[in-house]
Amino acid sequence: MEIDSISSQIQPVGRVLARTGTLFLQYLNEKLDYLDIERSFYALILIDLGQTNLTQQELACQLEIDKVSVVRIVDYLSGRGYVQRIRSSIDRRKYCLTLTGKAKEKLPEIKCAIQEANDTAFKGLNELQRREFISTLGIMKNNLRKV
Amino acid sequence: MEIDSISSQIQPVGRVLARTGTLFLQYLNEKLDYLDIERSFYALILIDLGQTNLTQQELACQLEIDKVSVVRIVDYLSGRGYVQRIRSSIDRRKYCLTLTGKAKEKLPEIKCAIQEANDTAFKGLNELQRREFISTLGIMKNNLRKV
DNA sequence: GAAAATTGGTTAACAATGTAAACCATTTAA
DNA sequence: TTAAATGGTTTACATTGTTAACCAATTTTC
Repeated sequence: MEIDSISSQIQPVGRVLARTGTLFLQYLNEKLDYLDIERSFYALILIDLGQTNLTQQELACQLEIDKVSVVRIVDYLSGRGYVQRIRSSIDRRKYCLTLTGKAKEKLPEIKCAIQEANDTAFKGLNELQRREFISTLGIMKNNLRKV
Repeated sequence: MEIDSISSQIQPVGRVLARTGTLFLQYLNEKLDYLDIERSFYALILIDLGQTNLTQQELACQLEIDKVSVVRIVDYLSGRGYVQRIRSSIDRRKYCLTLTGKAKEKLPEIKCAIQEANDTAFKGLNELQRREFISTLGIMKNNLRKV
């Protein structure tokens, strides 16, 4: 195991983080395979939390992606009948994003799948270890945030 | 902070992992901005560790990516004079990947930059916390590995 | 109140990356 | 010696990030 331990000292943590994140998302996607959407699940949850008052700009901010990607996500979700763009009456440049009935129906299963995926990821770790991990991850994210 | 704590309970860990990993890699890339390559740094390290005996297939395995992506990486690195493909005399289907003098020159700086990026990411955390984190991350990766 | 600047959203274009399939040359197995 | 497997390449397509240009609506400034 010498070679492995040598390389692991040099290995950028970022690679392992990104890889583990990808594995997680693949796992979640497989769990939700039977749905007619296969991504942007978390966007649905944020839109739901937004109480029909979330704009694309705000969604971009919460997802930490740029507005072009949000256009794509909303196109995707509305194209499959999960989300509607509703013009704001106050500021007619904005859209208030709204879940359809179909989306609201599926939402509990989606949340449940996310919860299960989290549990799978954390299997074998106690509550303290989970908390520590999440906390450390948050610190790291902050450390790396651009100045 | 109620809303944030609600959403953080539901938020898939995978998203945060992937995002933090990306932030890390961006940070590293900026650090090495002055080089004439802007990615695949870790591949260089693995090729170096391979002692001119690593094939593309093995590199794929170590990087956990498929062989098509490795072709692209080796094309990229050899196109800029960092790596050479040398036919194996034993099995003439294989290439033994070899670093050029130029790559060997730059390697110490690259390793150093990775070390610094790791340190930045872990800033404010003590040795125990770092070890715990890496260990937990490894467990999670294993939990999510396909069956 | 009109021109200028800003904002929310869209579109187009390009690069990077993952994935799958077909392919060639070489090596191994039957 | 044919058949199967392996290492690598190419092509093609989808997703994602990034940048720039653009339109319409709103706000600022004079």
